[in-house]
Amino acid sequence: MSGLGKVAGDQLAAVVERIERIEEEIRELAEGKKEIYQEAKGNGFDVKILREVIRVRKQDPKERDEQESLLDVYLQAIKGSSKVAKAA
Amino acid sequence: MSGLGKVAGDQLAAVVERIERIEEEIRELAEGKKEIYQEAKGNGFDVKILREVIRVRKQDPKERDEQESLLDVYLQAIKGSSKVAKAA
Amino acid sequence: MSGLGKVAGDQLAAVVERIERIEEEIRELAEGKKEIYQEAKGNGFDVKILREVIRVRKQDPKERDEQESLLDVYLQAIKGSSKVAKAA
Amino acid sequence: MSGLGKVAGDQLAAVVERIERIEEEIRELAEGKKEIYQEAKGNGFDVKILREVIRVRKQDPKERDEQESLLDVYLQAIKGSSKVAKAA
DNA sequence: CACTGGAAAATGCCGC
DNA sequence: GCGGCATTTTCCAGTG
Repeated sequence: MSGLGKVAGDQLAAVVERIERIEEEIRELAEGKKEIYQEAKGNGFDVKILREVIRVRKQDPKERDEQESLLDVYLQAIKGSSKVAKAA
Repeated sequence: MSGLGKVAGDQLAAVVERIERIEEEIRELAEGKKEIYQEAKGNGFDVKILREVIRVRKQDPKERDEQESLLDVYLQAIKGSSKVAKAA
Repeated sequence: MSGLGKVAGDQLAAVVERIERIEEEIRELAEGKKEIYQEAKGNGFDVKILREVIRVRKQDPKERDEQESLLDVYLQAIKGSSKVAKAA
Repeated sequence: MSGLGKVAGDQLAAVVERIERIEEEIRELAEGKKEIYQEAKGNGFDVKILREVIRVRKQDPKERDEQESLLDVYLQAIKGSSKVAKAA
């Protein structure tokens, strides 16, 4: 070992260890999540839609509505562009 | 019949619940991780570099195995192509 | 240089080069795309929704409707689960 | 007035068009890339390893800069923490 | 408060 | 046709 103070080195090692430990736990949970999806798939559910269900439930309904509305506005705007001016 | 049957519906609800539970746990762990970084920062460590340390350590094992000199990889890539190469 | 036949080696080099060239071009185009999004943002458009517009237009309407329907079915099924049996 | 005005609508349409155009080009290039791999495969190269070659070459420059020995990184990570370390 | 960079999710592709 | 792998895309937190 060359230039680290012992205390600082120990501190660094501890920090790194704690973080890697947590990341490992996260990895395991993510693994479990994947398994649940696979299991659901095996039971006939559509995984893609299932993910969307989770996503939708995550954002509150209000926000959700706003986004959908804006999406509609955009889609409409494109349809109407350079065709009809369409009474605003 | 429209929609899912009662049983399937319950099954679906269970799946969703389990996934959301896991995601909550992951969120908590991620939160903990952030705190560790902040704490380390408070102790004078450079968070950015700290992240780099973690990242490098993560890649380290992989690379050692897969990069045992670029030449080896090339040699492998060529294996079996000597005959064909002439045909080119 | 040690063990590659000249011809095979040249062939390999050519392949690698061509691929890297293409990947470079892709990178540049992706870069351009990002810029367009930024420009749009500067003009007051909501980038997130804009991305969704692109996504929606990519999938044909029929498929799109099916997915939305299924999503509704799932969401309904969860709402109803372990509450009312609801005439199937 | 509901929705976007005509001008904004046209602007939006233009943006969408440009993006879709670029994505199309990217698709074509990606297609070409795939073909090169297939062609190489036909010439006796192992595609999987070929991909690895590309990947390794991509990471190579990065690593050389960022991993000029883990020790350097650690040393940097510690910079300025010697005082604090005592306090721990 | 925009920007960059990094984590997480989603999609697509390949081999079995 | 499915599962795993790799790539791409999306999202979010930190930083200036």
